[in-house]
Amino acid sequence: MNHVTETKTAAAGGQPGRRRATSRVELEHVAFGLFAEKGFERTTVDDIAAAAGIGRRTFFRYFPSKNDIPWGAFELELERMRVRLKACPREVPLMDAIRLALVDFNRVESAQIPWHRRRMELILRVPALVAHSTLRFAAWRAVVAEFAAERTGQRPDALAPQAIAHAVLGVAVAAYERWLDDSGADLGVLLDSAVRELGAAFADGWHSVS
Amino acid sequence: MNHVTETKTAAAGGQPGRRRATSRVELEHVAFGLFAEKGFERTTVDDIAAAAGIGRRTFFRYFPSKNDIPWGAFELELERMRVRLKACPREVPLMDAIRLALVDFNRVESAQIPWHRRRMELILRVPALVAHSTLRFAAWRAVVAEFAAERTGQRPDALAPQAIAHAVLGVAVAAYERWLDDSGADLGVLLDSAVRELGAAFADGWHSVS
DNA sequence: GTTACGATGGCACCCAGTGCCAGCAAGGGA
DNA sequence: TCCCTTGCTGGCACTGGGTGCCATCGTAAC
Repeated sequence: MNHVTETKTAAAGGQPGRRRATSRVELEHVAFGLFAEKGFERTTVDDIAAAAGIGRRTFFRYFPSKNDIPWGAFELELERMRVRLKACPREVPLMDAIRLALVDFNRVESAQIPWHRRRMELILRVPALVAHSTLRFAAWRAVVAEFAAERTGQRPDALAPQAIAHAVLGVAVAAYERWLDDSGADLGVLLDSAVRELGAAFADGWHSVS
Repeated sequence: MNHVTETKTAAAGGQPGRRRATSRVELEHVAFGLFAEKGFERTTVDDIAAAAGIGRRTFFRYFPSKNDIPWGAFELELERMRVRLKACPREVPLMDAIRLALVDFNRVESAQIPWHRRRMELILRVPALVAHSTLRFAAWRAVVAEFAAERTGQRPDALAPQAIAHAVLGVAVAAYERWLDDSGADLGVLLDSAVRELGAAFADGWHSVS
């Protein structure tokens, strides 16, 4: 669920054809500006293309849909999550491993926090993007399910791995929502607490955690 | 997440104006027929309207969007879930109460199972509907969060209730997905197991449940 | 140059969803 | 019987996302 700016394509590689007119990151910036100005829904793809000085048709060669703009290089980020999970020693219990990886994966440099906030505000507050997020998060769940499967000796599509993956994603989204509500909150703490609180809820009638 | 056919509007009440030309249920049936025939995406709203003998414009007075067709009277069903949770004695631990209510809420008469399968297959397998489901499920989560909030003495939008609600929804979806994969499976058992498995995962390193 | 390659962007089209509004089908008077 | 009110219908025009097609442009290599 964390994002960073993607690696810029080499300014002038030795490729034959015409050079790209812009980049994902640049379009992302242009678009975010417009979204801040008049909101996501009231910004059309034409607006974005015009502001970026490209054709509407070209826009769709950089992003498969308007809904994908806030996602940056999420697919690449995912690899970090996978690596982070794999790096966790087997002695660490499953849910602890996932919790730690989750917190780690969502660590953002403090300079990047405002940007990350705007990004996640879009993804988790604009209805069209909330809906779309489900499709993008599926890949994230797959990573968690794969890890849980490996740990429990089941197939990734078995019930337990899937249940765990779905649940952890849900918990993470809950934490993010609280984070967005609370301008001073620490995302890492919220994510950690959210997972712990769920565990505590299972543990018995109810003990609030920390 | 369960659905039943909604109560038909009185055939001919004493109302003044023109009578309704059709009903949600009827449109739902017509639409499901077309979906089965050529798939959700390749069925246009025009197709459905034509098949039902109404105007395209009229269709949108029965359903706010094409994506809402498979949802039947979900909003009303929700009330059942709320009542079911409230009926649970306070001695029953929180997560047990939720688990029991979840299973109960999703109990379907055996005659209705094939229909329910088709419905959920659409909702959980067609990308556009998977995305849309997030928006509809929000209301379901709110019911669970409200219950968890009441039980834990927190506000419904606090971290723990939200985390629990998100997690339970996730787990339920995981169970449904398994159910759809497995034509002979029992939905109730899967839902029950899914919640238990998650609890077990938290309980420690890993003990498979039953 | 010329050629090969890859990006661009215009155009036409499909489809979901919406505002507007004329018109239709009932019931209830007068 | 004639009207009036009420409420549903559905055509029309329009917006906006997304796609297929294709001519054109810019660049590197030969």
